[in-house]
Amino acid sequence: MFNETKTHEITVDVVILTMKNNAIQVLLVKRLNEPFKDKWAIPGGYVRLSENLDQAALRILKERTNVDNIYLEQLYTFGDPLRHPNARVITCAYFALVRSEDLNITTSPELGWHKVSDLPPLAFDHKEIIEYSLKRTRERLELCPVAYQLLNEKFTLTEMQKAYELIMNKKLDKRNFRKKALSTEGLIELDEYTKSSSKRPARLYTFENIKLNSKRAHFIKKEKK
Amino acid sequence: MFNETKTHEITVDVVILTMKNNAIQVLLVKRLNEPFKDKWAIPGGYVRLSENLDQAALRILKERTNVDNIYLEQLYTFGDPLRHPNARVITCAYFALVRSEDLNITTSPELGWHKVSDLPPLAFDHKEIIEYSLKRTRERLELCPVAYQLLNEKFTLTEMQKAYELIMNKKLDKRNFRKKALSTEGLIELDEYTKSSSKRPARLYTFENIKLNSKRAHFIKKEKK
DNA sequence: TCCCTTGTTTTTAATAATACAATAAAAAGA
DNA sequence: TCTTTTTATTGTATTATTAAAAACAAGGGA
Repeated sequence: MFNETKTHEITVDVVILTMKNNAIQVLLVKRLNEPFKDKWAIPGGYVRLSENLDQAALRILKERTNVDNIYLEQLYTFGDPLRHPNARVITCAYFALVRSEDLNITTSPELGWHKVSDLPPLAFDHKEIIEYSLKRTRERLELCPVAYQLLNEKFTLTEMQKAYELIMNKKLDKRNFRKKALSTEGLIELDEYTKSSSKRPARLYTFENIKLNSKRAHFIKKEKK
Repeated sequence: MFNETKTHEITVDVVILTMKNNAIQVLLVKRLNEPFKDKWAIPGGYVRLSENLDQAALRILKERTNVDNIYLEQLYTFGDPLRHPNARVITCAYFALVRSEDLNITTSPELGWHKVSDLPPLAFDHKEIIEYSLKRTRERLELCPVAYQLLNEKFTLTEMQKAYELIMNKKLDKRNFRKKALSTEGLIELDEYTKSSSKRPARLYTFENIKLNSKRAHFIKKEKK
C-alpha cells in the first residue's frame, strides 16, 4: 500500500477575496503552461517540508499580495484522483479576505482581479473551490462580522451594509441593518465623517480587534419558509 | 521546490463517534509499533491513488466498523511538520456519527470504544483531532438535528434529549426541548411505546430521511451574555 | 390502594426579529 | 438665497421566537 501512495503531491491553493468596484473579486493567475494553458487559476504552490499548511498558505498569500495579518482560514481539501490530468495532486484550499486598501499588487495580463459573479474559464476544479469559499464566507458572516476584513480601516455603515449585501447576495433593510450593526461588539464610532461631493457626509466607524466567530451577527434576516 | 515536497505522505484518519452507555464514545486502535507504541490512535490509512478522500474515509470506516450509509464529513487537514516524528505525514481528518445498534465490531484489547470525556493517552495529534471533531459536531447540532445519527432507528424523546445534552455538554429544559423537537422537520411519531420496568412507557419516534443541514434546530438555547 | 418514577401537555411572559417612511444635512445650480 | 438633489439618519408597531413554569398521566412495586 505504501508504494501506491508514493506519488501523491500536496499543494495549497488560496482563494483571495476582496471588495473592489462595488463587487466581490477574486485574485487569479493565468496559467502559462499545460495543463490548462491560458486558463485562470487561484494562486497556489507546493507545501514545503519545513512548513505547516497555514504557513504555506500565508507564504503564498504574501508572495502574491504582499499583505499579511489578514483573515485566512482553511477551507477544504480537494483530492479527486482526476482533478489534475497528469498527476495525483491533492490540494488543501484556504480562503483569505483582504482589504483593497492594503493591497499592493501590480496587476498584469497574467495576474488580476475578477468579479466572482463573472468568472473567466478556470483551470482544474478551481471553480468549485471558489464557489465553496463564497459559501463558507456566507456561513461565517452569519456568525460573526467577518465582513469588516473586506472594508477599509475606516468605513461608513452604508459601506458595511454594501459588503453584506454583496456577500449574501440580497438586499437588507437599511434601518434594521444599522440598528443591529451598532450593537455589534467591537464596533467603534469615530468623530470623523466622509467629505465627499454633493451629498450629506456619513459618519465613519472602525473595528477594534475582536475575536471573530465570537458572536452571532444579526445582520442577515432569516429566509422565509 | 518539487524535490523538497516529494516525501510528503497523505493519510485519512476518521474519528468515529457513537453513543453508548450514556456517553459519547470514540473508536480507537492501539498502536502495536513505534512511533507511539501502545498509545491509542484514531483509525486511519493511506489514500490510494485510485480513490478520492471521501472514498478513502468510507473505506477506512467500513474496514473498522462494517457500517456504511452513515454521517461522514471532512473535518480538517492537519499538516504540522512535527506531528509525525519520523516522516512528513499530512492527514485529512474525517468524522463519522454511527448508531450503536448498527455497529458490528468485535472489540479487543487493541480495538475499542473510549468515552470522549475520559480519553487514554493518544498518539500523534489525535487528541486535538478528536476535540475538534466534538466542536464540529456541536456546531452541526446547532444547525440541524444531526444527533439522530447517533440514536437507534426508533428512539424516545428523552433519549434524543440525552444525546443533545451529551454533545452540548449542558442540561436542557425538558418541556421546551420536547416542544421544539416535535416541530422538527422529518420527525415521525410512531404508535409504539417502550416496554420497560417500573415507569411509564414512552412513545417512540423515528426520522424519515431528511436533508441534514437544511434547517436550524432550535434545541439549544443560546448562551447568555 | 398508595407511592414513586418518568412521560406528556399548555399557558404566559420576555425577548428578539421584522416591516415600514419621514426628516436632516450638505452641496450644486438656478 | 432658494430650490433641487443626494445620501444619512432615526423610531415604532407587529410578529415570531424563546424562556420559564405546573399540573396531570401511566405504569410498577410496596
